[in-house]
Amino acid sequence: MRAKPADLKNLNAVARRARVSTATVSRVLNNINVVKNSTRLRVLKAAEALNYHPNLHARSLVHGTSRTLGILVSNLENPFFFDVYRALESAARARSYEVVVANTDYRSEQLVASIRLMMGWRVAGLAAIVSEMDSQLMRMLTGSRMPVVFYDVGVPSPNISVVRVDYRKGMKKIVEYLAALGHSRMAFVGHHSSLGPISERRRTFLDTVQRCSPRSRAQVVAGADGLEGGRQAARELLASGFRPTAILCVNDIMAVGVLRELRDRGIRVPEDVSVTGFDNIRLAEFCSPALTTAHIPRELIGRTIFEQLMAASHGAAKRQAPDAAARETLIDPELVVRESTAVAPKAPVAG
Amino acid sequence: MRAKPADLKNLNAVARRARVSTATVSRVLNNINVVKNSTRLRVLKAAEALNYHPNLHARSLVHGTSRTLGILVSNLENPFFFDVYRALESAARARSYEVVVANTDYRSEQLVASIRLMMGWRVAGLAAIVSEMDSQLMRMLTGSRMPVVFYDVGVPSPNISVVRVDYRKGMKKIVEYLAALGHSRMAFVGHHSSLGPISERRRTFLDTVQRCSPRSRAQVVAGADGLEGGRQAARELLASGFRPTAILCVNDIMAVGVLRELRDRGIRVPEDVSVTGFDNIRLAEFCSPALTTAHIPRELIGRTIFEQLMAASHGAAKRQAPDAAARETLIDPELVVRESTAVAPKAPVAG
DNA sequence: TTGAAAGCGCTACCAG
DNA sequence: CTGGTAGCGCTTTCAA
Repeated sequence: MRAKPADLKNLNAVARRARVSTATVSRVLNNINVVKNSTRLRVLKAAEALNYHPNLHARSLVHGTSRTLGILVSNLENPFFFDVYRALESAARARSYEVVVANTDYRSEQLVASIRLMMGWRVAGLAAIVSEMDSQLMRMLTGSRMPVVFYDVGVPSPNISVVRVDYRKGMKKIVEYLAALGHSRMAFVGHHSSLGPISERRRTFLDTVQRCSPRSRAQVVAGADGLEGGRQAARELLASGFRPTAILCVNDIMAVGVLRELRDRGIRVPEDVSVTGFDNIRLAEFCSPALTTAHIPRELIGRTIFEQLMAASHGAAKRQAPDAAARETLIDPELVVRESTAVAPKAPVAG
Repeated sequence: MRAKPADLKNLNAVARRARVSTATVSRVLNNINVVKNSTRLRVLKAAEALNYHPNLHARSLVHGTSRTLGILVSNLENPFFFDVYRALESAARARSYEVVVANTDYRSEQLVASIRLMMGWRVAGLAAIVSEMDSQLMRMLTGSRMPVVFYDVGVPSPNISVVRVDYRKGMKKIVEYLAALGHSRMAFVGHHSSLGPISERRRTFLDTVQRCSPRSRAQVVAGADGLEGGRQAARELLASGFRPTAILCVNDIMAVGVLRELRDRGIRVPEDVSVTGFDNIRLAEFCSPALTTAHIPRELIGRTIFEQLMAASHGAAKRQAPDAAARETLIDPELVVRESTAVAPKAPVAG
């Protein structure tokens, strides 16, 4: 005899107490409107009295799928990811889908493990808002025929859509803005240089600096994604001897870390050095000085991902052409100028 | 015929392809070491070839419970809650439990709905790291016999443990510290005044001010939990005409919002007014000025919650005395002095 | 309007 | 070492 950790009643118990069949109980609980009102009331009372909670596993087993969406994010602690998750969740909830989230910590094994788990849960769809990737993953996902939307990584395929932000364009706006302000020694603070989307931003930075102001000097440095990582990166940068007049960060959270280190060293922002972020998270407006950054519409991204997921499901259900839902959406970042940037200083800054 | 959104294979398909019974496939997949090696390999190859993913619902249905813990938090966006969640998750993962999180937005209907859902999933235990409560909830939970740990709210019962932070003590440390600095006009910035733990902090603030410096004036104001809420509360406070020399915030995130509004108005911190937070989240160290706050050990709380959950499960399994695991743990906050507090100014401050 | 019963995919027991 | 098979709790025909 197996130990049941919690002794929750089942349909049968309710049925017996209400003196009906399990079929009828099921009908009442699912609002199938054919049940006589007196019966329905009796069932409801019995369920209540027994503190009955339907076993969702049994339900999903019958249906072959659950009305649940799986969400994967690289770093939930970064408000950018969190905001996308929130938008996606509320869109899903509005259509009565549940969601389960998993944090991958930018680790592709973790991504794969979480996706496996969610496939095991037979989720109705998967949203991977991650920067990491795994070579076998696409094969596995394509084979599963499950609706999937990637943000930032992956390539479209019959059941896989992709939503991207045009980082190139965003980065270009920032670099051009800074170049116009007279900056000619710029540094880029990134993280996880091996990940596709991140290294793309780095490369784009280098390219754009090259094109916009060919005589500028550029330097790149990286830390972990987060406040502490930004601070570390700033330390490393300053230790390298390079004296930038502008520091461009891969995202806002790292920029706030950079700000902190600069303040510690008495380097004024933006008088001595300009700092920019990326994403335009809420904190960008609340830190001191407020960050100049590139706005990415997380709300829109979340909604878009949800819609693509729905489109894919319907496509599959209606047996449309296999690639009916396979799409690639491109989103445009917008420059937001605040207090952390200014005209480049004339003389080099003390370290 | 029902539409299967994704066509994932089942045990039977694998069994046929490997020319064995489903029982054997099951044994291989579960590492029951009685299977001949050649057979095992054949099964593994078949599973791989078919892109097989076991249906976890079926598995849980058989077991009657899933190796999953449910976590409920009031506001995942607040790093305090997030950190507790992370600690809990990593403790759980280390013992190979999965976790599912749900955000309640401080709304008790949402709390109840999420708990219902998780009970439906037959989670192995529930951790409610929330400030809101529902009168019927305790009854429902007690009746379920499921291991539950509450943080901050609820009362212990056979299957329910509670972990609390001694806010009274923490608040006392802050107020005494400020009183010693000569502050005699203090304000408290809270949120959701109707919630137990929050109103407790408010009341404690009032009491402590009363006792520590009876001639001090005190005022209370509230906003939403978050950066924006803190800023709003500060606006409201200043609009009220009250001119505090110290503003005590219910948590760090709101304190950062307060800092922002003060800076906008040219009110210097800590020269003109001192500001304190609570929780000691990472950001407290990275904002400007860095926050004086009360440290709450989230890591410890997360681990403690997990251990209580495990204790409760074992208690139930071993049929120990019903209340063997029912415990109340009290945790002590520590004052952390940084840059946002100083001696009270002599003259009132301009609004 | 209701009941009986056939599974959903998997595990675990009992035989062999 | 392996196979047959009885459920786990629920939904959904098919009959009544």
